[in-house]
Amino acid sequence: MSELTERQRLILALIIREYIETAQPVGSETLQKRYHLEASPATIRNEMAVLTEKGYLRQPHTSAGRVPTEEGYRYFVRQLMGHIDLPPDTKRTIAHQFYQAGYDLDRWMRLAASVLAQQAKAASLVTAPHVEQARFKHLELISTRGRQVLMVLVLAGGDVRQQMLTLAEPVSQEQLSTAASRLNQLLSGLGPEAISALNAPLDALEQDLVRLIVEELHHSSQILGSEVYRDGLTNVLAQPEFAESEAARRALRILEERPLLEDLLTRTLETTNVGGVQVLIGGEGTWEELRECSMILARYGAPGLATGALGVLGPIRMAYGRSISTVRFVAGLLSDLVVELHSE
Amino acid sequence: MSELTERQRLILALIIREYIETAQPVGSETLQKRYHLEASPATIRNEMAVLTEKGYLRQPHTSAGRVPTEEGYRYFVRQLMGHIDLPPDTKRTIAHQFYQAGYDLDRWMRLAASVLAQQAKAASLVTAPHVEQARFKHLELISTRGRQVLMVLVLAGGDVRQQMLTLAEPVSQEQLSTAASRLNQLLSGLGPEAISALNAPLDALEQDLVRLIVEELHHSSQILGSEVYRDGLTNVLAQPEFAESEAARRALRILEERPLLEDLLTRTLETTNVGGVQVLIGGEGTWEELRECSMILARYGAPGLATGALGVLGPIRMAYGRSISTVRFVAGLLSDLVVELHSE
DNA sequence: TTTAGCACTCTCGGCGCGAGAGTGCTAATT
DNA sequence: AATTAGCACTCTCGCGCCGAGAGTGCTAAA
Repeated sequence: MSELTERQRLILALIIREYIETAQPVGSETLQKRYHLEASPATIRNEMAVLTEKGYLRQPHTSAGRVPTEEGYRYFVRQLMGHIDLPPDTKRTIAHQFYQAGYDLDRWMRLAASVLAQQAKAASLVTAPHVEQARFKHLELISTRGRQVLMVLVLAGGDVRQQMLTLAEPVSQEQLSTAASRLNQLLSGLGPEAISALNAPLDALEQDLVRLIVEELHHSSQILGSEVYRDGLTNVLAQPEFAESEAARRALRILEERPLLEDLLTRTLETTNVGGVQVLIGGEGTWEELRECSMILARYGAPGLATGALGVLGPIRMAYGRSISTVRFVAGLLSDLVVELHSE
Repeated sequence: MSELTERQRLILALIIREYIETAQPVGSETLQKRYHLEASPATIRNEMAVLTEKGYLRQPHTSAGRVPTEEGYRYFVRQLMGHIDLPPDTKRTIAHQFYQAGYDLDRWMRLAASVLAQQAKAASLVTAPHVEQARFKHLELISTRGRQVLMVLVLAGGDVRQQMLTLAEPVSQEQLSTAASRLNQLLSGLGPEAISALNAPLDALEQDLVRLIVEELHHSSQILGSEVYRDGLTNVLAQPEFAESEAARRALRILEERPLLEDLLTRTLETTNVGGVQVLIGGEGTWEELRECSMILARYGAPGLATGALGVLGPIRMAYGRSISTVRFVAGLLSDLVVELHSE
């Protein structure tokens, strides 16, 4: 398959740009007028025919304008778009918002989801960072009533897990504190495997606790073990392609159903390293559920420490340039935060 | 305005029941056939005319069947529906699911949202319980790096708040532990006011910490300070009244926009005590945004300790019976949990 | 008070039609 | 050889029309 000429590339880019904006099939005359092209409508038509031939455009019906195919969008994203960056002042505004949120992870996550949704005018999702190798940092045991004990577990990176547990028999706060401080010394900095392998004399209470801790550490290493933040769901509904609710349902189901989302994220992002951005256009033949949607996904965080995922979901006719640059930028900010939180 | 006759009440109830099921205007003949009524269609028509006169029914157009008005739904909910309870085995199934979740608040909340959404076939929301008078229970300070310190604050009731803070100058873990244990003794069981009023010699570090703690306690006393759980958003889209996306957007915006939701919850529930259920039908003239929706809201928790809100959002044509009983039942379960967590 | 009968009203789906937009092809032009 | 003007052709979309069907309100009889 021969390459496209410069003019064909230009026309393809303009059609996509126009279509993304108007959601209407683009005709040769419109294009020429709107962008003051040198060539005449007839020439443009010829080029359009070529692009249609090559599979980058299609006609909704015989006598309508052209619409990009998924292949067309892919070509656009990969070859035509170039590396778009957000305008510096937009970046500054966003960064400022984040820095105002201090070190509150929850606020960062919410803010990230909100920024993504607003900038991309799409639905967004952000998963809290999860440690790849969860490591013990600190344990606290607080007696509440009789055999009920609140266990607060701090992981390396500042992640805090709490759990209420019921002991076999009542234990005084004093005993709890002793056990906690012993385990704090013993387990400091260790991962689940190291803890399991540990060979130290433990009493029954401590053994129980160690078992729970290992469990919790394992759980924390899963990608969706932690929370998922969403925003901008109604943005999706504003898109004309989701005007009838059935299409909209299918789209939003993707974000609502945890197992589906989990599968999607793990399979898409396992080959992506931090900083990389994945663009899924129309399900790519693999994901039946998002046949009418596109997703832009990225990993953030620090490899080996903690990583998370974030992205946006919108119609295939999505403002890829702006969305991709926003996703990349926000991923960068969150990565910085993660590094910050883990460095010591 | 005179009361309705028994037959009129029956007909109104049946029309509402039928309309809730089919979403179609109900005609006199259909009604008579479907429910094997004694009276003839003509009689039923006469009764319908009366009900229309009184404002409980209306006709979409001159020659269509009848549709309940909002007033009709209100009458139904207040006077006709009676006290419906979930079937015992449904209750058992639900309760079982909850008890399997142990004492993990997050799982309870998620589960509650999921159960509400599924049972009511509507969108649901659940706010985490917030303490009305947040009381200090335990403080932990963990040094991470230089001047960065992780503060873990446990409130009465087992609520855990964490916050990263940056000190003016580096402080050793030892000093931190000392400060923490001092404050733990000093502040145990106190609320924000009591802490502020406290008159004790404190060093600079301790003063800073106390200020943060008071701030955090205040924050925790706000209704939406804690997290909001949602589920079943796509259920709303499945309803025929939200077939065009514009209506659906308006509906889902209510759940997405925090300030709006906050306003709605506080104003609706401030007069509602725990156990009570509020039914908002079509915005009740006050809430422009949910003119096309109904909400069923309830408070749960233990007054004076911690309370939260939960509810469902659906079209005005909502299965009120089932929804209300589900909301009530789930609220009861969550109340039990809160009491459990707070008793000591 | 209830009911059968009946004329009337209004929606809804299908159909035809004309306007409009856009195409592909051909032949002329550069 | 590439470009372009001209033109016939195609297809959608909105509009109005019409007949079927459902449901009503009224009247008069039971």
